Amino acid sequence: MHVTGEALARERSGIEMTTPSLARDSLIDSPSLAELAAVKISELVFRGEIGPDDRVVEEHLCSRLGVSRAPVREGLRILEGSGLVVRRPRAGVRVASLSQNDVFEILTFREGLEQMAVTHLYRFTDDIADVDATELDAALVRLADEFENGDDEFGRIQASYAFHTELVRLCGNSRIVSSYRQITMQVKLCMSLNLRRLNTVETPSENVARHRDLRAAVLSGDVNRALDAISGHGHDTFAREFLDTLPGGTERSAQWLDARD
Amino acid sequence: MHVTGEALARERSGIEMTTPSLARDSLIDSPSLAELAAVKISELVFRGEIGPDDRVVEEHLCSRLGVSRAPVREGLRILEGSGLVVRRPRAGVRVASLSQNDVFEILTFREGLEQMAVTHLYRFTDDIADVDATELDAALVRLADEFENGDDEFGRIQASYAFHTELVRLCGNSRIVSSYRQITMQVKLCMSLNLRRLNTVETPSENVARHRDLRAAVLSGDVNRALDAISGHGHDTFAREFLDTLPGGTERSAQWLDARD
DNA sequence: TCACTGTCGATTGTCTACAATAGGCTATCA
DNA sequence: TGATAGCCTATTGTAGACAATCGACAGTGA
Repeated sequence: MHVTGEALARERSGIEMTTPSLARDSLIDSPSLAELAAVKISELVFRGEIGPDDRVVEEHLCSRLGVSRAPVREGLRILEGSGLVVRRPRAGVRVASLSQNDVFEILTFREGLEQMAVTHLYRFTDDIADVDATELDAALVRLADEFENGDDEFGRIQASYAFHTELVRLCGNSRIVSSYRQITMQVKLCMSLNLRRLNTVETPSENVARHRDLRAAVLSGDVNRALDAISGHGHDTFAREFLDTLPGGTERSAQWLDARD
Repeated sequence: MHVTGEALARERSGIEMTTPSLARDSLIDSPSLAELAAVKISELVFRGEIGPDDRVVEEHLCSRLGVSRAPVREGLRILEGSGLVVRRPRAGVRVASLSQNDVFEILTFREGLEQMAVTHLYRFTDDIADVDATELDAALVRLADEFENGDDEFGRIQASYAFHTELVRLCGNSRIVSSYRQITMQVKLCMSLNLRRLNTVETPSENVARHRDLRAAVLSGDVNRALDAISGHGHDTFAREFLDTLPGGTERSAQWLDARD
């Protein structure tokens, strides 16, 4: 290890990755600083410390994370791949901007991916009862715990997305899962604008119940019930008023908004 | 510009990007060496000069491309994002390996994305006749030209994928398009194993006709006809014998293979 | 007042150098 | 002969330095 790179490097020993899937294969592959930087930067975004369309200056991140520019740049490349940040050659990196149309794209794509996952699950599974839902149930338990006992808004969001990721993972197609994980980054970006509003929409126990219902529907054996549950699931999460505050609506996004009144 | 970095740098003036979409917004934003490196490396893979599971050594690429390691590393990060290469920390980068199950995942995901795009197109379009198919038709013309006049196998593949990308772009959701472009990289990787076999499966004019039919079905106004056309489209492209040569079949992939006999 | 042009600081792009690691090879021992 | 430990080399990870570029600002002219 080098003399510098302390801040992040110190964490390498006992990390809890925000993306738990990374370490799933090999027992010990501590990530490179670049990957750690990517996680840290994404957390800055999700926590709202850096907002949509904000300029991200590499050196600022360096001093903040305690590493040199090389890993920071690579970390930004990683985040670029999932669309969390956008780079314009020689003009730097910005957090992705979120117009109303962007949110529309993100949420509909996410819904589409979940439905695709369920479709594949049913298409390639003889008997739904054989599906191993261990991880999904574990995620549901963690989610319930987080919502009922914890009070960290950020932790709740993470638990919620962990559950949805496990849901998608049921389909067994790792490419679908990767793609879902990427778009999830962007969903979290949307949420970062909307953290406080979450609690006003529904109570914690309502939220847990909603996820429990989703699990039941997906594993019910009835594809259409599963698909409907997915398309219904997201509707309350984003209050209409929030979306209306965003600029950059298009004909399509307006139409989509109207449809859910 | 630096003294070194000649090889790639020289190209920056008159580039034809393999991914034409990149330069779509700003008139002149010449890509960085990292992005050029990513394109070049991916071409090495698609042309079969580097095959699945091959180790990719950064310095070898440096001497080959005439740049230093920094842009090469960033280029590899970009490719990593689309799953073309896989990195194990401190153990280097490899081209993604292709088991039978991988090909199964890739092709079903691709099919799913195309269907999702069409579903969205129909869901958010009042009258299909209003859809602007200019780019799609242009891609079809280029495809026909490539197949009827050209004889560069690589060029044909590119034209074919350009057409499919335009097809997906009709849905108007840039996130879906990005995701599709990523998985296309992996489809091309599959094709790189199979370049010669393509011509044995169908004649050039058959291929063009098949794409023309696909266009017609997608714009027919009948969603189900469009979806069926998509799921039927890929079937002949990969001959069963090829897939059987691959190791790493799973129950699912076998079932999937059997279904298309 | 407005448009244009040149300059300057901040920032990105790239290169080189060095430290740390992985994986193969040899020597040693049983 | 076979397994194991230890070195050695090739390669990756990271840092730091420099060149090129962008964007803001002030100055110039109309």
